[in-house]
Amino acid sequence: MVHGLVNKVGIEKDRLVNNGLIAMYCKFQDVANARRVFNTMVDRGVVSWNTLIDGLFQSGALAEAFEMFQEMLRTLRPDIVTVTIALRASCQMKDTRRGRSIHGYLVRNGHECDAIVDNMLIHLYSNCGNLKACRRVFDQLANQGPASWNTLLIANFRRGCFGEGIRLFGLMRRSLIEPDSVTVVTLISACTQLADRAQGRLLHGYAIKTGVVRNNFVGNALIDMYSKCGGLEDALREFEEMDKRDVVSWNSAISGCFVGGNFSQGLEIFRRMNAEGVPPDTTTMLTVLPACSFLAAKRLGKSVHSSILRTTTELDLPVGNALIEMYSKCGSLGHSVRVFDSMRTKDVVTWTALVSAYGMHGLGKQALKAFMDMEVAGIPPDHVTFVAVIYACSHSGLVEEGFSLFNRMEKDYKTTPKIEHYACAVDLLSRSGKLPEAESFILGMPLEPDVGIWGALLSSCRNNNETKIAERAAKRIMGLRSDNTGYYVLVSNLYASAGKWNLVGDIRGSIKSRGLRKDPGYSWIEVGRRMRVFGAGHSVEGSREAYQFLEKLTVLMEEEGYVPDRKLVLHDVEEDEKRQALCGHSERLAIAFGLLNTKTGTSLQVMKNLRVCGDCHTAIKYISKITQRELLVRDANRFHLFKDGACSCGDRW
DNA sequence: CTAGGCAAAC
Repeated sequence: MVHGLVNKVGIEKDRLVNNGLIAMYCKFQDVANARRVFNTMVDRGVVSWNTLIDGLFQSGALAEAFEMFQEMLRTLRPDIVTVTIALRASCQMKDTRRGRSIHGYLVRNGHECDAIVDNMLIHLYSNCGNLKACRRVFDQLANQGPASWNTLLIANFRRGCFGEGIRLFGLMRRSLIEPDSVTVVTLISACTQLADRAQGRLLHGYAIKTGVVRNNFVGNALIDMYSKCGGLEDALREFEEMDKRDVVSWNSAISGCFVGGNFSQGLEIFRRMNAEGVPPDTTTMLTVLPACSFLAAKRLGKSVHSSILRTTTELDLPVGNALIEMYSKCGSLGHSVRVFDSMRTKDVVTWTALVSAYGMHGLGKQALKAFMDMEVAGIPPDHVTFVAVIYACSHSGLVEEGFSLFNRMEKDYKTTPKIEHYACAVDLLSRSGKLPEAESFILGMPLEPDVGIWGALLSSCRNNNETKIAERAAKRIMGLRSDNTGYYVLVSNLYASAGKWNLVGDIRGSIKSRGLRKDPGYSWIEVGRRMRVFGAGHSVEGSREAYQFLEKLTVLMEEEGYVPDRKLVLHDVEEDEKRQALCGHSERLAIAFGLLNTKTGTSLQVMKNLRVCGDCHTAIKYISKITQRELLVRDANRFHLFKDGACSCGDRW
C-alpha cells in the first residue's frame, strides 16, 4: 500500500525512499520485491547495495548475496557496513577463505578502526581453530578492549587449550582492562568443562564482589557449573536467588536436576515454570522429553506434546525426533508412528527412532521395512541406525536378516562396524541359541572384544544352560576388570547356580574392595496419576499388601505349573538384594500393586531399570494368564507384552 | 535509508 502511495505521490525516484522500500521488503523476507525496487533505481548508493546484500544473506540466498557483493566491488567503494555484512556471513558459513580475503581488503584499503570488526576477525580465525592467527590479529589491534580479550580467551577454551586460556587471563588482569560479565561467564564455563567446582566457587565470589552476578548470563552459567560439578544444591540456590529468571535459567535448572538423576525435582521445576506462565522453548522440550522417555511418563509426555502443538505451527525436527522416542519408550508405538508420519522433513535420527521403536516392541519385520523405506527415501543409515536395526532383528529372532545387514555395513554402506555392532552380532547369534557360533565369532573378530561382547555371550548362556562356554566368557569378563558391576552380577549368578560359592564370595569381595556398588534394581508403575517405585531403598505404602497378594498369586501359579527357579533368586551379591529376593523382585511387586489397585481387566504397564530375570519372566507369563490382564513390561532393552500366558518377545528376553 | 562482536540451557 505504501509502495503504491510512493508512486502516486511521485517520489519513486527518491534514493532515500527507495532505500527504505528495500529495507522494508527485506524485513518481510520478500527478496523478489526488494530486488525489483533496487533494479528500478537510477542512483543507487552504498546504502542501497548494503541493504539488499544483507537482505539476501538473511533470507539464505548466500550465493546470490556474494555475487551481488562482487558486483558491488566493481561498481563503487564499499564502506565499513558492507565489510561487517560480508564478514558476518563468512563467519556464519565458516568460510575462512572469504573471511581472509575481506581481512586482506581491510588491511589494503586502510578502513577506519572499528572495535566490532576487529572482534569479528578474531572470531573468524577462532572458528577455523587457527589460534595463532587469532593471536596475531589480537596483537595488531589498535586498542584491545574487554571484548577482544574475551574472544581470545573463548578461542582458546573452545580448542581445549585451558592452560593457555588461563595464562592469557593472567595477562589480561595485568593489563589495564577490567574483566566484565562476559569474561566471568567464559571462565565459569571453562570451570564447568574442567569440572572444577572450587575454582568456579571462587569466580562466584568474584561475581558477587563486582556485581556481575545480577547479569543473567552469569547466573545461568553458575547454575550450569554447579549442577554439572556435582553441586545441585548450590545450583538450585543460585536459581532461587535470581530476581529475573529467563527461559535459560529454567532450562538450566531443569536439566541440572536431570543430569544427576533427580527427575522428580526437575519435573517439579518444570511444573513451576508452567504455573508461572513462562513459555517453554525448544530447549525446554528437548530437556523434558528425554526425561519422560526414561521414566516412561506418558501422561507428562503427552501434555508436553499438546503444549508443543498449541504453541508451534510446524514441528521442529529435533523435537519431532524426541517425541517419537518418547512415545516408543512410553509403550505407545502407535503414537510414535503417527508423529513420524506427521513430520514433513525427516533426517537420519527420525528414521532411526522409528526403526528402534519397532525393535523395542519386538516387531523386527516392521523395523526391517522401516530400514528399507529409509533407503528408498534417500537417507543413508548411520552407525546408530545399524545398532537399532540389528538389535531389532536380534529381539525378533531374525538371525539371517540381521547378520546379512551386519555383513553389508562395510560393503554396501561404507560404514565400518564398531565394537557395538560386533556386540549386536554376538547378541544376534547367542540370543537364538547359536552359542558356539557366537564364541568363535568373538574369537575371530578384528577388534579386541570388551566386556559388552563377553557379557552378551554370557547372559545368553545362562538361558541355554551352556556352562562350558559360560565359564570361558566369565573368565574373560573378570580379566577385563570393568567398573560396570552388572557384568560381575552375571558372573556371580553363573557361579552360584553351579554351587561355586567360594567364587561368588571372591567376586563380592572384589566389588567391595574396589569401592564399586551394584546398580540396585527397581521398578515403577503409574497408578492413579502417581508413580510408585518398588525395590531396595524404596519403601512405598501398599508394598506389604502387594507382597501378601503376591504370595497368594504364587500358590495359584504353582497350581498352573509354575516352578520357581530358586537358583536364580537366592544368591545375589548384596544383603539388600537377598531381602529383595525374599519378597520378590521389584517388577513382581509393582505388578501385584497394580493388580490390587486397578479395575479388573485393565492392562498394566511396569518399568524396570535392569533386565527382567528369567524367573520373573516366567512368573509374569503365569500372572497374565491367571488374572487375564495384559501386562506391558519395559526393561532396560525393550518391551515385553504378556498376554494370556505368553510374551511378545517369544522368550528371547 | 543500511550493518555489527564476545557469554548461559538441549
